[in-house]
Amino acid sequence: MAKITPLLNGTKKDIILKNAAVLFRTKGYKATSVRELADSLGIEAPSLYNHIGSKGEILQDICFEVATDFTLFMNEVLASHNDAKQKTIKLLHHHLQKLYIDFDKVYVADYEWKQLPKKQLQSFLAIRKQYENNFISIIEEGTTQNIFKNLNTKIVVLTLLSAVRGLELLQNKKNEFTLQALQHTMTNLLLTGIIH
Amino acid sequence: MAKITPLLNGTKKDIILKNAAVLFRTKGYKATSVRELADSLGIEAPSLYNHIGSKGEILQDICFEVATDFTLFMNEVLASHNDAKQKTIKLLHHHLQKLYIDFDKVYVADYEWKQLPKKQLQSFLAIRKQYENNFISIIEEGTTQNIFKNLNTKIVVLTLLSAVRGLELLQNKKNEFTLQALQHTMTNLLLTGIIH
DNA sequence: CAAAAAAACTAATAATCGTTAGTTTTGTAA
DNA sequence: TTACAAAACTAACGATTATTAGTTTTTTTG
Repeated sequence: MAKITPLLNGTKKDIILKNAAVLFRTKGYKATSVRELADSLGIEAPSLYNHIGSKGEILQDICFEVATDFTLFMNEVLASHNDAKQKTIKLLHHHLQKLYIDFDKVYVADYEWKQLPKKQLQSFLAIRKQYENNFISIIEEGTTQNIFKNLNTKIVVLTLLSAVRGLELLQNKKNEFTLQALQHTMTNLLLTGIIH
Repeated sequence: MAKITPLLNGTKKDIILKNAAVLFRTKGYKATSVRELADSLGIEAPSLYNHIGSKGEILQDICFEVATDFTLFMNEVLASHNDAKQKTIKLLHHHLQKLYIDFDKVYVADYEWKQLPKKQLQSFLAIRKQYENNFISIIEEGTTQNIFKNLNTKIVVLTLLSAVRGLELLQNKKNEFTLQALQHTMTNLLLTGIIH
């Protein structure tokens, strides 16, 4: 019946990934059937396979698209001439920006990666680990330079990441908070705490 | 063949819930089959139904056990005569303690509740919402009394909860950090930040 | 030890899953 | 307008799912 009509500047696969991200986030990857995804696109399930190789490939595309973006940004930050505090702020802001703009995909990459096909799972986790290690090195740098308190750096990084990753707040309250308000409040909180 | 042998002070259902929590956390609820769960218990799948009503009931039990615990503790805190800062610390410590002691169940309650049967999903979310609102009122109290900075309280609470909920760190590093170290570092970070 | 209850088993169910094969329709370019 | 390619369709596949029915074994109780 209907046909997939790409948005401006978007290929057909982009729409599929977008719709899939919404479903995978709200229902979970395993709980989302290929038929449901096809429904959301206005086509029958088998028609999807003119555009994709498998259901797993969709998840793979989403996860690695997000991971690549974060890795690229991390490399930019590492190469910059900012101090540890500025680097940390940049990273936190980037996290929130991506989450704000592309909530579904980022959320899926953060919480549905477990369902990746085995082979890609390893490689995804390696990228993620690398990102965390880079973040840790930045915090260590800041600690050495006495910019940051002398806290356990691993716990610090995983707390920061935990805070910006799990923001389910963005599900339905996006119109309640601007990105700037979110960035300001959260960075303020994580860098200097909530106590006066 | 084998039979479910309860641990000391544990009913058979307790073991089922415990094993289910491990599987649900590592693989996800939907990706965990009843056969797998039965396997982990050393019995056949249909035998499980001598102890449970359905697969969904297991998830329900886990989620509401956790939710009830958190609600009870919240009520204790609300009834106490501590100031907003002390209340906040108590809540954060409790979150980390529960996560540390019962990681699988708490994680499942935090991230697999989407898969709850429709009816219970509503009621679970209501409990969760109530918890968040209580937390918000505590932060507001602290802000009014000028103990806390004047930040957006909703963002603050959801950042705090996000930070303590998403601690995937506890998956494999539990032997690396004591509960006390975790509580100390994270409370310090969230209350007073990472900057010197 | 015998009876009753609890909990295991085997076999089988309908439903749903992702996916393939083969065909028809639609869109595009010569 | 005709030919080719892209993308839709219907029908069906084997695999897996949670669950039930009915039976046998194990444990508990009197």
